[in-house]
Amino acid sequence: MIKILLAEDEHLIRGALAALLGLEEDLDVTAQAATGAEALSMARALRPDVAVLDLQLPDIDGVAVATAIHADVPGCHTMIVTSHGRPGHLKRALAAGVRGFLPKTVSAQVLADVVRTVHSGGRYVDPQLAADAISAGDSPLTPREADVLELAADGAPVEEIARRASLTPGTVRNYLSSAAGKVGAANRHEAVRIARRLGWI
Amino acid sequence: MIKILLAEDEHLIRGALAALLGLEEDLDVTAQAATGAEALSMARALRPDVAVLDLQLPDIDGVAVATAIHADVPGCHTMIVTSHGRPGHLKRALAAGVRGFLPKTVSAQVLADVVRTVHSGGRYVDPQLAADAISAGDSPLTPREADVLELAADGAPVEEIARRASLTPGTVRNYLSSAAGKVGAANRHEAVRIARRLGWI
DNA sequence: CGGTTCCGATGACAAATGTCAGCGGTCGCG
DNA sequence: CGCGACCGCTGACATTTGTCATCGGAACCG
Repeated sequence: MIKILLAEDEHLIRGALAALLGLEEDLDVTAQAATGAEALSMARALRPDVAVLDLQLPDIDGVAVATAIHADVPGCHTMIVTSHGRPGHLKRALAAGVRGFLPKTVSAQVLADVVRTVHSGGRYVDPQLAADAISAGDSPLTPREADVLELAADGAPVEEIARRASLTPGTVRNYLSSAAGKVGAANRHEAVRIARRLGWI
Repeated sequence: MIKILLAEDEHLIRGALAALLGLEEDLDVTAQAATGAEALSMARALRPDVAVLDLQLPDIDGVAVATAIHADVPGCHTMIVTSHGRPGHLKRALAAGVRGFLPKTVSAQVLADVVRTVHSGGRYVDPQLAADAISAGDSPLTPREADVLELAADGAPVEEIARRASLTPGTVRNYLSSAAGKVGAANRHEAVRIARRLGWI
């Protein structure tokens, strides 16, 4: 019997997934969490075999939860399920030691199979997402550029970004200009959208 | 036995919800659709009692599907389930004759109960969403302002918006300025974010 | 009919933004 | 060490933007 921890913030979806996984003979949904913190404490307490994590949880990022679980709960493998498969997220997840990465568009059968694969030490990445990740390439942004671009994400004026980043407005403009150039955008707002779509910020 | 049509683009979620609703004695998931067009043709062919529609489907908006179903399939009530409960969407849905509106954060029990409520002619709107909708108020934007703001959503420069809206750049700037003023934003990009959050565009 | 609102436009001015060149500093690497 | 990459800053310039006043036409309503 494979013990599963399921973390997903939407109650309806969580319950439905649990019911569905529970139908499998060899799977047992031992714990359900609605937040990253909850998932972490449950993992520590119950030591599941596999943690199925939503990428976007209310408090902590699913990848961060996975990292913490790997550190605290040896023997517990992790996998990520998500609605929005951005290439950058997949790379971050794999770098964090996540063993499975699936979009929510797969069938229940695939989900169950991947849980088994991951449990037995294998890996599985959705082919479509893998292709996207490869074609998207690595982020060309320097860490600071990504920072500043992220601060620009909510449409704030340069001056506010500068304050929040503790930088000169001129420097901020330079970073934004450079970032926009790298991602092929005409202005920072378009750059934000592109970088978002590729999971670079 | 209540015949249900379930429309939801994510296979995993759709399957899970179907399984979960199927567990109820008096509910029967007669049809499952992944797109709006599919949902519509299935509704016409199978005449379900209740259509449970995701708000965001790949092709058509869930509310538009509901409108079409009301026109073509008398006796079929509709309800919307969504991840992102924007106040404006709720209003649009109610105006279209949708009888139930739920976020995906509710429990399975609530979902099943609402299906029954809607089937028997009642209405149900999630209290939290209702409160948000009331506090958000109506959109202050004129139709044209909303149009132009929507075209500005992907960060395009004014000139391109003007081309796409067949307007003078000056006129576009006036609309954007006015719209930004109405929603309390410092610039159009922030305005886009605010209007998005409230479901006004 | 007059008032109001929306649409679309123009012109002008101020402010924000994008772009470029260049400077000095740190750090890692061959 | 020298080289290159990144960080942070400055100054100057062109472009884009936001803002405001103002105009005319269309539609609607009391």
